[in-house]
Amino acid sequence: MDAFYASIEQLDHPEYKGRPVIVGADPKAGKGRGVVAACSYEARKFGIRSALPISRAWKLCPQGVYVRPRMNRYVEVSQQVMDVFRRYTDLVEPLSIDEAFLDITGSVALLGPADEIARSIKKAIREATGMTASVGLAPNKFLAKIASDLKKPDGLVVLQEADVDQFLRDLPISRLWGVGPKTEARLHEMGFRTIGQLASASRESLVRTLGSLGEHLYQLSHGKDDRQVVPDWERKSVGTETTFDEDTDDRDLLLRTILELSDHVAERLRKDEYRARKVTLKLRYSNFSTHTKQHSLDRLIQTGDEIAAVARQLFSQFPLNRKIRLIGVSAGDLHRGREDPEQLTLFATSNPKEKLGHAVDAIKEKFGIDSLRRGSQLL
DNA sequence: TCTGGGGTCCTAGGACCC
DNA sequence: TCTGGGGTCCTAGGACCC
Repeated sequence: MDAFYASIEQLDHPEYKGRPVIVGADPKAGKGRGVVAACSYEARKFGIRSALPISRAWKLCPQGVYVRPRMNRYVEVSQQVMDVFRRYTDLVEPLSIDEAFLDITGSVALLGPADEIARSIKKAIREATGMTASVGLAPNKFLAKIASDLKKPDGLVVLQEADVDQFLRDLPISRLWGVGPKTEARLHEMGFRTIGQLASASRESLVRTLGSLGEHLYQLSHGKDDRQVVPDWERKSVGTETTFDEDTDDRDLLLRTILELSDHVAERLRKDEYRARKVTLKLRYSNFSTHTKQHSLDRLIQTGDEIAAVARQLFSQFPLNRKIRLIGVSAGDLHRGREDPEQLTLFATSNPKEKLGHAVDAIKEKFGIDSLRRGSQLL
């Protein structure tokens, strides 16, 4: 989808159409913390981009429309789009909230040539949501992804097998999946700036210097990618984190925040019937150095109290000699209730705190998320 | 200039077991 | 007095993606 969050805001607020819309943190007149989550094409003319600090965005375009993300709404539209995709093939692999891979190999016999299917999908998305999408049609995932990015917005790029080498030759190596700022710098030092240049390197030399990443990049630079489109995969972790408005070393505030975050993680675990065996606590100090500590348990947990107990224990092992900018709690090594034989005994013992958790969820569902709150959150 | 929040995957060292 | 090789699990950090 094109400028997904910003497009939804323009759709829901017609008065925003044609204006620079910036979705992200509160700019607070240039003092805000956080970054741009998404921005409209009008905003991009001012040099605004995703992940730009919101304070920079404010300097570049103070007259812009600044809005907080409304994730619930974006998820709703995302569902509509994914539903459209599933009318064309069962093999839909969501890559993020606003993009997916579709394997339409088997759809051609039923629905006609691939490029006609692509056009039909774009039209169906526009009818279902009122928004535009960009499509890349290619022999594999990597090429389709690059092709889809090439002519945004409202683009359709069809890449035939025979044209792959020419298509890739002059693209910068940063287009390769797995090449971020660090790897790009290393590759530049090695003398590679374009995908074509990388493709002329020997496989052995790339593997020697970059390990398994080298093998991966060797394949991609030759347009090869045999990864399948996988419609359902198992989630590995659930986490949440928050950056404070001001760095803090207030232990009470930090401990209260740990409990809040733990409750939030627990709520999301319960929603999908997950239990976790690992808890990770993350701290970012005022100098932006980031550290994690994790603990694996010999049992599965699900409630906010259980998660918070482990997180507090981990917190006590951190030095508090600097102020803290960010704190995060995450649950990992997830097990889905029914699939795990151990769960039978857990259900049988029916942990009263788990029951309490479900009751809290039900009350919040019925009366709103602010209807029930821990006493410590009232401070 | 100041750097969010949600994730995945990879690497490397150490403990531990046989 | 000096200690192999194979394997698993755990932890911490880092790169990357959207």
